[in-house]
Amino acid sequence: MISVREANSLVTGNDSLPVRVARILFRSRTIRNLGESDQRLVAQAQWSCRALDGDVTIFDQGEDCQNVSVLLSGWSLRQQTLPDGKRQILDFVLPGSLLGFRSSEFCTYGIETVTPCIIASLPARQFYALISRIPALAIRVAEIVSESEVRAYDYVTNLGRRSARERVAGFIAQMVDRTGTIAGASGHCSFELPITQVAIADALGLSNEHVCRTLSKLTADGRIRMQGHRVTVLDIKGLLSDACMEFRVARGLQMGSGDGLFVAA
Amino acid sequence: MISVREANSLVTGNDSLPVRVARILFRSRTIRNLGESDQRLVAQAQWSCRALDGDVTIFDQGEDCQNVSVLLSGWSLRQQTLPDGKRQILDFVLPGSLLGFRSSEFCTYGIETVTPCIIASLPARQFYALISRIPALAIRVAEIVSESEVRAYDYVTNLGRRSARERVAGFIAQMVDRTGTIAGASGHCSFELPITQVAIADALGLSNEHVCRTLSKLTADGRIRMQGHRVTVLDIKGLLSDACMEFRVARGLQMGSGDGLFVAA
DNA sequence: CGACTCCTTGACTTGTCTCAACCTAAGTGG
DNA sequence: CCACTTAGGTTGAGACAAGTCAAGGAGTCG
Repeated sequence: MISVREANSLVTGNDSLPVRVARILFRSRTIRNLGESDQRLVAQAQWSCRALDGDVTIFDQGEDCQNVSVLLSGWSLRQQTLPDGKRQILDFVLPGSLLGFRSSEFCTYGIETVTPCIIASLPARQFYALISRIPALAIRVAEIVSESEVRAYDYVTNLGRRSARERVAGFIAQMVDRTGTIAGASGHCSFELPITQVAIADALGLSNEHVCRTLSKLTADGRIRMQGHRVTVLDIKGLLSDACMEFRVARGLQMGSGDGLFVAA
Repeated sequence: MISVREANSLVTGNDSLPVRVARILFRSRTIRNLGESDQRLVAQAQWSCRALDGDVTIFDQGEDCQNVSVLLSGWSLRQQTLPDGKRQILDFVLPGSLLGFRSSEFCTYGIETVTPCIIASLPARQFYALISRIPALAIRVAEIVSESEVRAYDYVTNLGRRSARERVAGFIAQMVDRTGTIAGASGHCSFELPITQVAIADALGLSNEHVCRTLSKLTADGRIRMQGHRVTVLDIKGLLSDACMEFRVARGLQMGSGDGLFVAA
């Protein structure tokens, strides 16, 4: 898992697009796992780079997505919509994740941008050709998918067995981690959460009214402070305790990136 | 995705263990993607085969699992337990799935057998060495993980946005599909569901009492019949409609295996 | 035979949803 | 520049789905 902060440091600079893609896929400034001939292979691939606005559909639920893409910057989300119109957000996709890699012909979920995004894409067939010539890359793909899988399992537990307060508190704690937010001297930390409360509700399987009420309560209890889309965490321990997640920190388990707050804790 | 029925047909016979493992990983009777030298590589790996009883822990939540295993027969499950004792079943693992492949050091969920199982294992390091020498295998691993990821996303939507009746009906419909159950001339189909109602409840994020009530209602409404662990589906269309899933069949989307009921429908 | 697990049913409680009203801030267009 | 619209957020009251607690039944095992 890679945090937004770390991902940003990997895609900046003057390197060519393929090199930046390879860097972020390997989560490494040096592409240390990649030999020279492999680097040439990645560089020769016909990556196309697109800058997308926020709130744009990358591909629709049920569509046969023809491209495999790497998210270089920005936030996107995976979502499913039911016939009766209810929406469930499955995951927020942060830089370094793959979009459109799948084993079946159709994709059962759709992907939309949240903020403006930059993605690098390759036709699926070329992507397969590329990773089948670079085993280390194929393995990284499996690992990246596995990261999403693990996070999806965590969501299942959240939705199946946790109360609204636990879910909201846990969501904020996870976002602290995934964004790579670092606590200041005061122990507080703050980050941009570029989504609406409706989106939080759709991610946590709650109604937007209930999310609002729960956030108000967390604020009243001195756990967080919200100003617009800026979230300040005042009491991370209390938040983790609310989320029923202390055990993860205590046992040294990763919550997400493993380079954020929780490894240090 | 591979159904239980199909998986069974791939692991039977007199072939050596590595060949059976390769077959089931490639979902192919002929290992058509695998050249001869690659077959030799798979065969040379030190696969160890274990027969496990039902209700046995394969590895615990939080443990650093040292082996990557392939489930050859039987049912297992992934689960998480919260500090307060609540349990969530994340997925039922059916033959052909990987156990223990992951990108992080610790595994955030545990795996237990449900029925007696046969698994073939390789130390993680050797597994990595193997797939890094056989790109086609590395890609299949990524695809298998992706299958679990997609199913996990479906569970997220189930738990987040569907009612108890929708979840239970959808669960049964999915199991028809995943087991590879085929409808008889009457349109009915029946299969063994080797789990308790408590397990269904823990998988669907419900209380066992509520699962019981819901199953009773589905029975009263003529959708299903249950005798012990044998489930007979009397009205699959009604069941899919209850599950709010007709759209998948209508649009030709896979529910699971893609070789079960729903592709034919 | 008891002891156990699993299932079933009933009565009551509660967490969350739904509906509805209202507020605020940020456009938008005349 | 101001009225209007719109999207997002807030708060309250009532409804209901699902949980909890409790008790009993059915089957199985030693």
